[in-house]
Amino acid sequence: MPEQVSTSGAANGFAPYSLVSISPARSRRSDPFVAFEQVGRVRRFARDEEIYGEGDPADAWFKVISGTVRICKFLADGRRYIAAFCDSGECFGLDDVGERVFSAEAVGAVTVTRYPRSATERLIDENPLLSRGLCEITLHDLAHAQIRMLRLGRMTASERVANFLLELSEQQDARRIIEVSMSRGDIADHLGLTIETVCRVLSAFKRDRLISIPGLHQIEVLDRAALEAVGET
Amino acid sequence: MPEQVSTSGAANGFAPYSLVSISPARSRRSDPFVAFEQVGRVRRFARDEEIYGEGDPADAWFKVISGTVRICKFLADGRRYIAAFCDSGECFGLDDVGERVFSAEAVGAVTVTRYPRSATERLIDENPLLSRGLCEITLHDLAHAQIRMLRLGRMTASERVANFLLELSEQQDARRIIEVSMSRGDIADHLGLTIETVCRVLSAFKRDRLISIPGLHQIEVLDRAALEAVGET
DNA sequence: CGCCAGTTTGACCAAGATCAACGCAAGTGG
DNA sequence: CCACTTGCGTTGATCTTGGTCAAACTGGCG
Repeated sequence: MPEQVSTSGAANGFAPYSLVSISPARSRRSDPFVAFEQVGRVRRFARDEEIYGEGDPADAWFKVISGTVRICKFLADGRRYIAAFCDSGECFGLDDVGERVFSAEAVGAVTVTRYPRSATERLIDENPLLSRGLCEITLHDLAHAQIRMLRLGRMTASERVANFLLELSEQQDARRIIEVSMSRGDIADHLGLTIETVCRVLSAFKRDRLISIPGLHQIEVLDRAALEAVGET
Repeated sequence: MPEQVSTSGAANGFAPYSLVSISPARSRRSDPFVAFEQVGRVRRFARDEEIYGEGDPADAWFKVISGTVRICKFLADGRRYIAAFCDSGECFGLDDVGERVFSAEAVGAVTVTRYPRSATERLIDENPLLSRGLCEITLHDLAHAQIRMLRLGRMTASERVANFLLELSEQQDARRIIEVSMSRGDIADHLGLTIETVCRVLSAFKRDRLISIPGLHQIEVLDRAALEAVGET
């Protein structure tokens, strides 16, 4: 997604969110947010390690420095849903107050910065502009969540996968070759499908020359128009 | 007795006014949100009337006074997804930047207050506290969107319907008889099901004595524990 | 009373899930 | 250095849930 970061008013109704230019996902920023860096501490996690779990106290938020984090929730019988993948530059854990509703896990090796809630609130009290920035992040998350609900609620398997690939592609600056850091199982649990269906759809896209799969974790977009025809909202 | 439960988030608008007491009786002088009331204008809409449409400029946000609003999006072939229902007390239309991504329609006759963006921005500049309150509301909304994604992505038809009924019930103060203002078709498009499936599930619940259906738009919860066993996350 | 939109029910169908092999590349240890 | 394991990923056969199509029912409302 291009930097559609509304500089002036968030037409959304609130200027506040637009004062800080944070592109939703992978944002490099240099604004008032640097204030937070003073209170952040770097943490590293190994593949599949839990960063926080459901029920933990929500006493901090995080920004991904490198790697990918998955935000997920388990049902009692083991079914898993992955609400989001956070790549470097993205923030997570800002939601939920009190205790965690979802958990956060490292997809591969991950480095994050951890910002304690108490220090964050102190900074915000000193500089209300920061609150607007955090708000903007949340708004973008909400916008993404809405598109994902549409995807889950009303799209077929092929449409979901195509739409997901396009989302990944945009996040990665529309490069031809998409880096897919997560496993097929992760993708399935994010799209509300099974591993097998994700595989079959990818194979079908490959057969139809929409994509090629040079490596297990790379996907090359061969025919973007066709992919959009399938997966565009 | 806090009559304003409004826990459900419109995935789209900032539905819940959790931080704000809207009810006149309890509205506190210190509540910064009352500032908005000065700039709001009341609008009425008839059943199925469009409040705003996809692509419209997002130059205002709304609060529902009475009735129910649905926030929805259409795919090219007519499939519809309803991201949220907003009941009285809830807000919507805050989330779009620039132009509307979803549209808002009146489920039945609806009265709303419309708050222009420009005036809202001015108020926030004068009182940064407003921004912080809105941030919390947004977070609350995001939390609801995440639960809905889980519902769409990993729950069966029965689980979705049960979970939805429980959500409605909580919104309405856990009264035994739930007022269901929207049609079966609206419910289906919200839960990612068909009208027929929604009907069948409701009939099954009725047959199994989990609920009774005294009127087309009322559902009585007969066995809450059983309903929770089916639909609780 | 009869129409009409919304709802309910039934019979059948298909998208995607489940179950089961099989492939394949990256370790691991003898 | 090569068998053996292990963890993903892919593919195929079959089954199930929920969708589709069709018809009957219901409750408002003129």
